[in-house]
Amino acid sequence: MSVTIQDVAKAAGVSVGTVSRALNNYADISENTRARIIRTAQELGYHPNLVARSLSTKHPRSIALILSGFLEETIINDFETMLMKGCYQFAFEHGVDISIHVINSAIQRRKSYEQLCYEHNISGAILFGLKTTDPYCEALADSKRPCVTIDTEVKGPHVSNVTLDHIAAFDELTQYLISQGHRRIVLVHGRKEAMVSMERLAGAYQAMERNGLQLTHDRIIYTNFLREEATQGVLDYFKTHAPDDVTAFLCMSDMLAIGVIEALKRLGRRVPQDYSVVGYDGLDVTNYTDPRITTVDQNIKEKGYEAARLLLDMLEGRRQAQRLVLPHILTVKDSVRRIG
Amino acid sequence: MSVTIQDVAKAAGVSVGTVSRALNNYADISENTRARIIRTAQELGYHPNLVARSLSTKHPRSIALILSGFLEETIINDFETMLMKGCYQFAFEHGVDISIHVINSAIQRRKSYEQLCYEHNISGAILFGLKTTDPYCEALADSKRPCVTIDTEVKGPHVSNVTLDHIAAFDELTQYLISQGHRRIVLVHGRKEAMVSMERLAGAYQAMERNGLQLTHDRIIYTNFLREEATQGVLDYFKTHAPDDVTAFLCMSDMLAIGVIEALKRLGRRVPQDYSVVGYDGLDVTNYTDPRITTVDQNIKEKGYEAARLLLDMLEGRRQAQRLVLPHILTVKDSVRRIG
DNA sequence: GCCGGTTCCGAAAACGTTTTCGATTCCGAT
DNA sequence: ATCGGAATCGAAAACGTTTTCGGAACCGGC
Repeated sequence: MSVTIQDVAKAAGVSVGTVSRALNNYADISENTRARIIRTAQELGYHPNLVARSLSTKHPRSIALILSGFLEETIINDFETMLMKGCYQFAFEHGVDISIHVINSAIQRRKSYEQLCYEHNISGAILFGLKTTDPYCEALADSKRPCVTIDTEVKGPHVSNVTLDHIAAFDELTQYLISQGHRRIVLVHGRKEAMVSMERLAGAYQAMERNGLQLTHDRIIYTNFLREEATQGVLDYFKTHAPDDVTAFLCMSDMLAIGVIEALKRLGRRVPQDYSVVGYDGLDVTNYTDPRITTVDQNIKEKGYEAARLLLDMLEGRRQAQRLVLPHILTVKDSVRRIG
Repeated sequence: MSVTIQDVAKAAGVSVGTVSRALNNYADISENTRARIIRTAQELGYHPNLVARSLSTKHPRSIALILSGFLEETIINDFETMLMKGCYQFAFEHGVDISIHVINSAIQRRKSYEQLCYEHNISGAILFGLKTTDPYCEALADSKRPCVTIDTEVKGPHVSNVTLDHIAAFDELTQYLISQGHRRIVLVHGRKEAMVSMERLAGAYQAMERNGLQLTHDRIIYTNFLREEATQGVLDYFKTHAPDDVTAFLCMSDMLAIGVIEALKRLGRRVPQDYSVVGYDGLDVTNYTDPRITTVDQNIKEKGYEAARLLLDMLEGRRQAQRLVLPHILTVKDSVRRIG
């Protein structure tokens, strides 16, 4: 069907091994034959079968992007896509090939991490969407295979983390609200058990405390990161609280901010004239809402790029496992009004 | 490292071939040994190495999702993600494994379609984002490998298309505007050369003509599907046209509609009170804009699901190559006002 | 002309499967 | 008892690479 390495070998009058070494830049080939082999390979339109290579080689440059929870409905699409873009960007620039694998918690229980890697000849992986309770977290720590987790804290001799300082970022976001004169702040909280929620909560506490404010329990609206819950939560909130009980809503995600704005609109209030709202994530959609939402950009595309770079460096022994903290970006838009 | 088929064979006291046949439901195995082999395989935690299988087998159940233009900035993320979700949904339900490959026009020129498939042992592919001028279009038509294109019309003995009737859909969208009393309609056009644009244009013409209206050239704003161009286009339009020259904007994509609304807001006009706007695609973001945008839902997730189903059916000989037209859904929201 | 050391390349093993082919066993029928 | 054929399984080729090992050829130096 297609042209294999033996076709090239035959055409060039050498053995398959020689062709392989010539094309893979081995040293023990005379420049003469190397050039000839490269030429005939080009003439025949030869490209190596990556599957066969993957099966054979001991040092494959093939890395995997493993997405957990991708199929769940609550998941924001933009994250995965941006991540993919970042990874592929790096992959294109450096000639590595990336495979994508979609899993969930159930699959993790059925098939071990090592098995998954073994099945697909994965030499190193980037993992996204892992919950701290997921089976793979332990597996990563024990594995000899280098890997990079994104936004999930896992420790192990061969596991790196790419993340950003969510505590500092949420602190900064909170501080921004305060600096704009807001004192009565309601926190719209994500899933209680989620690590990402807890970090952001810590950041909020930190900033409030520093400014002599306190975050009382009745000023927190709990959600599961679902937009509708934020809407309902705000509607409920005003049933038991006076309108001027709050001036700003501090949301743990952009989607929650959208939900909050929706509720405020239903109540006939305007943003940011009557209430200020901030989000977190930096989704594209925050540019298209009315008003555009002030948020913290997680810079997820760069996370993907840096994760891929870090993983390749680990695979090729240039870098140790490490925790890589990327900068976040407070993006001021139109959903906050200066008051007081 | 991991447990291979020979480990199972040794443990069960049979040959590797027997293990393979036992696990793959071949007939010529006594139920006795089959049960024993399955049991030991389970005990050892054996999972087949899919790479090796892919290299060896003649009838692989592995299909690929090939995304072209994924890295380009103008691309809407939601499309690819939704498509992936649909494909994976089907894959999970039917135990096939999907690999994702990201390409662009440049890669298409450098590496042939057959080569790409050969490299990754792809037995059948779903292709998205293909332009009619792309090299792969011809390649698909000539290939013996079954494939499914999404929204790109390609004819060939083994190529199916999954699409929706864009002409009818845009006709319906236009008709809806007209039925709401709109007579003076401006069309916000996508990339002129793109097939998708031409189909939508045809639908608009068709509906206008049926209602005794005409779509004059000066009533068309051309863009490259970029939001900013739509904004600028509308701003420019009103420099040379009176405000009441138009009552509705008919946009070829949701992003263009967002751009139009942005322009109208800048001009101090309200939607839908002063002008009506409709989009096309059914992106999630149309639910979060203000107002929510009336649009045609392309139902892209189902496209992915159906494409995967169709491809597997073709691979296993249950269905011929065909053109599959999925239903579209006119989703009426808040961006159109009834007038007249 | 012989020898030690490079330089270059071919032969073949290895990766883990699937699948063909043929060999063995077993059984009932002749 | 012999045979035909079915049932069951083992041996080995095949998939297309990479990589190890060793052998040939060549070289300069003695």
